[in-house]
Amino acid sequence: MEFPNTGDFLAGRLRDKLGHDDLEYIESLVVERREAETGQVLLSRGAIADTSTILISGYMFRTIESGNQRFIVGLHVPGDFVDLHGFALKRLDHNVVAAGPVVYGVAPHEKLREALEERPRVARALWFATLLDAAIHRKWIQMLEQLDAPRRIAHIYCELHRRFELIGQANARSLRTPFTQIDLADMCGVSAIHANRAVGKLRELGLGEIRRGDLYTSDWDALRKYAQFEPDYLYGDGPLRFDQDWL
Amino acid sequence: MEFPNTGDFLAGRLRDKLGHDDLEYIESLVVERREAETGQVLLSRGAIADTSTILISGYMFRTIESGNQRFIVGLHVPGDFVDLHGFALKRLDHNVVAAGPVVYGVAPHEKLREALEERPRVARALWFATLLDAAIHRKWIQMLEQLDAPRRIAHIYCELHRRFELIGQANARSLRTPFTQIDLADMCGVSAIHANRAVGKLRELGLGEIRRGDLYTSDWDALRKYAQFEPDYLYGDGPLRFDQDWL
DNA sequence: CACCGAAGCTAACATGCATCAGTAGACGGT
DNA sequence: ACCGTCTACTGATGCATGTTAGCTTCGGTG
Repeated sequence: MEFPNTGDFLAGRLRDKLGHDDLEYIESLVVERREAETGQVLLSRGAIADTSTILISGYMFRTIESGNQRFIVGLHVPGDFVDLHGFALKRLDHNVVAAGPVVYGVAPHEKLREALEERPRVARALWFATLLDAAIHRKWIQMLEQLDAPRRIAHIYCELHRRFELIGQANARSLRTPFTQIDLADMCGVSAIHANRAVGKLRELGLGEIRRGDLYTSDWDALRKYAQFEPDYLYGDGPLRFDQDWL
Repeated sequence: MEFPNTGDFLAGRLRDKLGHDDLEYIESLVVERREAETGQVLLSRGAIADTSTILISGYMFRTIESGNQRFIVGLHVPGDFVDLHGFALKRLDHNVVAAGPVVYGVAPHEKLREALEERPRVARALWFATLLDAAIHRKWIQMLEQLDAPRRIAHIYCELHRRFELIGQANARSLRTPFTQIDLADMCGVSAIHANRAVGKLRELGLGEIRRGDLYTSDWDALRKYAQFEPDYLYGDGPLRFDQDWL
């Protein structure tokens, strides 16, 4: 079967959890490969979609608009399905926006429906992906309840770094993103000015230098400790695992 | 088939979305009815469960512990499955705690597994329930990013009121809960002292009176407006719906 | 090179919230 | 009736964050 060259990222998190045939099957769901620029709204709240989107390269935001303000409620990295729930929820409660230049794949709901019916293991893998999103949401809630602005920013970078590790894309001394300080502010629920102060504090503490979204650090462990980052909730290796038998 | 008398609450949110036979089937998954007292931990982070829990009456918290602090990252009302994800994730990333006296039903994973395989509509309904949880999580993230403490408390009560409406249990002038001000503080990410001041502010503004967790108000609309509460994300009636055909 | 807009940055002041200290009332146990 | 504990409540003070205003740096473009 033909499918676009989507590289290694497709089904990133699921890669080592599924067999080769299931992975290939998932790749075959993607019928088209597209690109988008910074700020482009790929999915609008309330719109009906008949396709789902898988991120191939770059970052995407989940955003909720309220008043004239934008709130970022989630982040996605390559390999993530960004709107599996749109399949069941029909109309989404939020937007999905390109955080920078992105490449993404498109999977028709029709094919997904087929997959759910005929491939129970694939169906479970997709369900697992949505559960993982929910676990990340819960961590963000706790992060917002517990941490001050500098720690929130540090936590977000630590999370991203771990998520890249899990798809084999982490860098030892840096993490490159297209985020502006305004983006960071909208993730942390603080003003852009305060996000700037928070970035300055991380620099001042010697924990990391954030320049145009890119984080440079010589000591991820120190940053993780400062942010009280505990990666369990990402369900990689470690005490929290998902049920391999079930999957 | 015998099943415990679980009353009208079982599968509360799904009640009018599924056929009678599917509902009865879901009820048959519950093999035992139990009770618990305030503060009892029903599910601990990291523990392995071979059953899932459905809340029949009362409230439950999802909590994450960090340091010696407790953070409440989610709420549940009667009819909610509180740990469907425990089925796939094996070990949970958080605790589930009785917020007051509760009655709950127990469904063995074995029976759930059977349901997923043999009843696609039931499987989708359960998936939908977890997606709804995620949508509520996203709203909480936005709420924490956008609102100050008094509005957060107002928003939480508005959400609960709407969720009770959706299972036919709302009261026009009040909402009874067992929440202490400490509980409210742990949901809002503020100190107990500040939660007290926030409660005082709602009273002062004439929007509502909170006494021992019970909210009394003469004007839900004013409270909703103050909290900027938009119920779409709960996927009841209105612009956001889930896909009836799919379900 | 000159210009422009977007992003990053700084200062000064106002508000939200944390913290510490303490009081008062409700409740259960003895 | 007494005691201890938990919850609700209050005031004073300091830190975290918002707001307003203005400035600088950088990358792209004419």
